[in-house]
Amino acid sequence: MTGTQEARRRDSARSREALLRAASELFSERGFDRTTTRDIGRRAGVDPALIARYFGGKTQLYLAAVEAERGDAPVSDLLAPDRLRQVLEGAARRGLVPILQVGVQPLSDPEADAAARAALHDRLVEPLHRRFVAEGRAQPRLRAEIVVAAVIGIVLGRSSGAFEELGEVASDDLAALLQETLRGGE
Amino acid sequence: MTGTQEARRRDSARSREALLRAASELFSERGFDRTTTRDIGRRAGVDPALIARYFGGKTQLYLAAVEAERGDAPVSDLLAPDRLRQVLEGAARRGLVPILQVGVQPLSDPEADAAARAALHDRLVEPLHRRFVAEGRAQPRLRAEIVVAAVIGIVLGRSSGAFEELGEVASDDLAALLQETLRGGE
DNA sequence: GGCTGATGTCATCGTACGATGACATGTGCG
DNA sequence: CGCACATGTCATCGTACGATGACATCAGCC
Repeated sequence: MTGTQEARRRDSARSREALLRAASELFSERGFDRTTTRDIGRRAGVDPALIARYFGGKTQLYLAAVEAERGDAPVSDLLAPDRLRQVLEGAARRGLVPILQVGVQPLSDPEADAAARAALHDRLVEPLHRRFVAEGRAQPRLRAEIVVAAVIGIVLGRSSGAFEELGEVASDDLAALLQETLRGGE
Repeated sequence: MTGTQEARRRDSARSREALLRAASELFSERGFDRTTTRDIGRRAGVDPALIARYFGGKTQLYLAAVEAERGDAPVSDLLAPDRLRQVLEGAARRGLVPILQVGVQPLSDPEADAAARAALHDRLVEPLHRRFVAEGRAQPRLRAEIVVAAVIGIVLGRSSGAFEELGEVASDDLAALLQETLRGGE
């Protein structure tokens, strides 16, 4: 090694991270299918061929992106005090959106689809399910899935451009309004 | 003409309708991008080249499908007594789902995207908006968009296969539960 | 019955994509 | 320095797609 982390002209770790970041962003913005490896390479400032070298392929890069997201976010359920606002705010944040997208349409790649489903379940459905069970509500799993699906609709709707006001409203205001609208879930 | 509507061995109207029906189904099941003209032709039992002849191309076929749906369904808002159940039940029905999909991600084709957005607005958002205005609620448009986006999440979530119970529950039960969950919108 | 347009079939084009491998260049070590 | 490997670049392959046009076949009219 050359000492520590000085910017080398050739740095595989740097390239890998740039690809992972660009991929997370693009998967968020356009979904798995519409994101091309050439796009990822362009945004990362890295040759797309390196995707194959460092990850194995587009699918494995997607898996790495989902896995990365899986690691760092909190696991409180969606109806916890500040969690809703947090999710809305962080929607732009890379990582979460690709997981949400699978709630609305299966991915074309079976492996990527399975990973995204698992993440959706672990990260969003299950925590809420546990809350409903603890509260002794009827049909806790179904209720949890309903809330998650609804929130997915909202989050993706915000960035779809299909709604006039939903895309513009501040996350805080929306979170408050949503808490109110979903109060049947409490 | 040969008299009236006897099934001729060659019948352009018949082929046209078969293509339109198959297209509506496939656009519902897989969305615009993942539906190929070859798939449409195969399901319709018609050569895909006829899509170009009768509609102009895949995009125009999509527009025709959206337009067809636009004509025949009722325009009551989503919170009207039986409307929610009706939408859930009719989700499998060809036509509506393609309109819902645009609420969650823009279509790759600009023309198709604009048409779907307009239909989404006219068919779902605007009626609900009118209701909220009549009820004198604050932020009527935003509230309408929230409810529509949430319902889109539910409907698409049901067919995504990503949720265990949401995909299985009967439309009536789900409609009832949803009315309850969304009661903040009333 | 033969002609003309409508309808259907087929081969093919151009493009975009993910993947791959050959090759070039930099980097660190002996 | 010079070798060996790590890293980066580039050309190209195979596949899938939407579109197009040439060709074949059928229907109705004179």
